[in-house]
Amino acid sequence: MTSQLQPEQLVAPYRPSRFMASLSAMSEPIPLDLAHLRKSCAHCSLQQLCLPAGIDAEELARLDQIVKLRRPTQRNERLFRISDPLVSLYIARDGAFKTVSISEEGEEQIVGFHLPGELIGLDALGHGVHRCEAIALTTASVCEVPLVQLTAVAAQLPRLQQQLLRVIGQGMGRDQDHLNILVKRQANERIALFLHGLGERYQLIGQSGLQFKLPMSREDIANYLGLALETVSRGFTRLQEDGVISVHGRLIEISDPGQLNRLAHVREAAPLPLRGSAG
Amino acid sequence: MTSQLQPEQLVAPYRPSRFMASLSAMSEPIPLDLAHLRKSCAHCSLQQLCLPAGIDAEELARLDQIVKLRRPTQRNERLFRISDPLVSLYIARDGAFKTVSISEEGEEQIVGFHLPGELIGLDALGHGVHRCEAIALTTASVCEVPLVQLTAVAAQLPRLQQQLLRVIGQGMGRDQDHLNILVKRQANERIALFLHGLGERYQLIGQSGLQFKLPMSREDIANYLGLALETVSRGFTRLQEDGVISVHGRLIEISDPGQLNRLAHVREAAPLPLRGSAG
DNA sequence: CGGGTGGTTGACAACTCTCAAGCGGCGTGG
DNA sequence: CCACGCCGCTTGAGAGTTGTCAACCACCCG
Repeated sequence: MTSQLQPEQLVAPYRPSRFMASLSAMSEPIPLDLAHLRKSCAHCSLQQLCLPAGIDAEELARLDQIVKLRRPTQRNERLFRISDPLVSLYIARDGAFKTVSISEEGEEQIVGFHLPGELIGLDALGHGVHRCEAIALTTASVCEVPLVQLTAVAAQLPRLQQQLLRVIGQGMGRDQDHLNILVKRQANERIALFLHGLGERYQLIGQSGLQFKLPMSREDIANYLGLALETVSRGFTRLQEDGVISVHGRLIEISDPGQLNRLAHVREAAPLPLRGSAG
Repeated sequence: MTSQLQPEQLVAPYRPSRFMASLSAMSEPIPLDLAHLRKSCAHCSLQQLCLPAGIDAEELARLDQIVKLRRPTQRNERLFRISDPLVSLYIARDGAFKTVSISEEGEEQIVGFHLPGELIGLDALGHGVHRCEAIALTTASVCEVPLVQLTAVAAQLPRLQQQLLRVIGQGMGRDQDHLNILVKRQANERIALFLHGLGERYQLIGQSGLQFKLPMSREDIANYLGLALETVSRGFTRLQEDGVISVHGRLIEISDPGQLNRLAHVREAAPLPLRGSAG
């Protein structure tokens, strides 16, 4: 439908030459029986967060048929590049991804981080062409859902269509949250909000929301938050000095969730077990 | 060289099907008045930018049946409020709207401005409840599209479904552009980008992109751009001093589009001497 | 003519960026 | 097994931009 655009690589001044070698080594299709067995959405731990949420067994089977499980991706591998035509949506299963847009001057801007269960690829809905790159932050695995088939099935399954819109809407909601982080908030607030939000998302996928390992570098965080990486580093240090969190490299432990929430200006109905939060 | 990648180009690589004005022959009750006659998407000047883009006459008729034309809204009137259930999507016909989210502390954050032809209400897709208020910046009129009926019709009309996703995607694209404005750009760049983008959008709806009246206050712009209103004011003044634009209250004339473009896209290498405006 | 709203301008303080140096872990290679 | 070097991260000092506070101006309306 869309006229074929040349996926010319708008290569940014990004120089992971050492990784390129390892990436180019893996392009051969491998028939993985194991992967096929595990592919079913019915057995996926993310079922309740992912597209399948809210649809019944029969519908699930229909969806299963079009979901491909891609082989695990290496760190820094890309699901798609800028100006690639929109073919599939992806859903992270393991690991984490970032989506990055690149400005005319070649500067990267991280648009979002994607934890398991979160949809990737919506950026191309508008024009049928990706405006972002999706890059694996860790070794990861994803489900691939060809869009044509997805919309076709969705047209026949109202609940799936509804769910699709819902997942899209949630993605937009996250974008809006991102926006609210960036506007009119100072560095420390942004960092607190970031950690808070990340903790919430980890909790949603069944991991600890109080103790987790950041899949992204300080530089990525800084980019995402619109700060200098030094400011992020200082922010972490400050939060640690104040006893709010405990930092060991990328390991984060939230020692005082209540205080973190307060710093983030988040008020909520205490979804986390808040133990004796001082003052 | 990479000039095909304009940040926000609504003109999609889809073939725009020509619409025959044979719709008047369709069996329609014709119960009401002039407004009802004008309601038809087939006669709307925004046809190519709005939901109807890319669908044929017959499909258009189906869409027409579910589109309600709401009475003109007054300035500051709201289409919906926060936590209102999602009932309809809206499309601005005349005038302009802003969507505003409100933080726990009661601070407003303007999420987007909506010119004619642009969809309003997508914020509620995620949870079925609006997370924004849509407020008219001027007297305005909107088309209202009940979501239930829209999705029902879309399920039967693949092209409408596709178009719906496309419009949603374009909305997300605008959000992303907004985000890119806010991150890592200084005040003057944000302002230049803002004016540039606004001009582009005005041009798209058939108005002058070089001379237009801002529908929103300085305060709104500042809020949207994450700046203090004084900074916006100073930025306008500065742009005027530099001969890039001409400001008369809310009337904006872009005197030097090339320079504005440069300021909006290029962080440095601007031939403008950056010095204090004392003088 | 006066009040009100919205916009402009000025001065100062605070925050964050930039530049720069130093630290620490981890993998490679001897 | 240890040394080295690289990379990611931390820390420090100075400069610049922007927010804040405050006053003033311009326009609209009655």
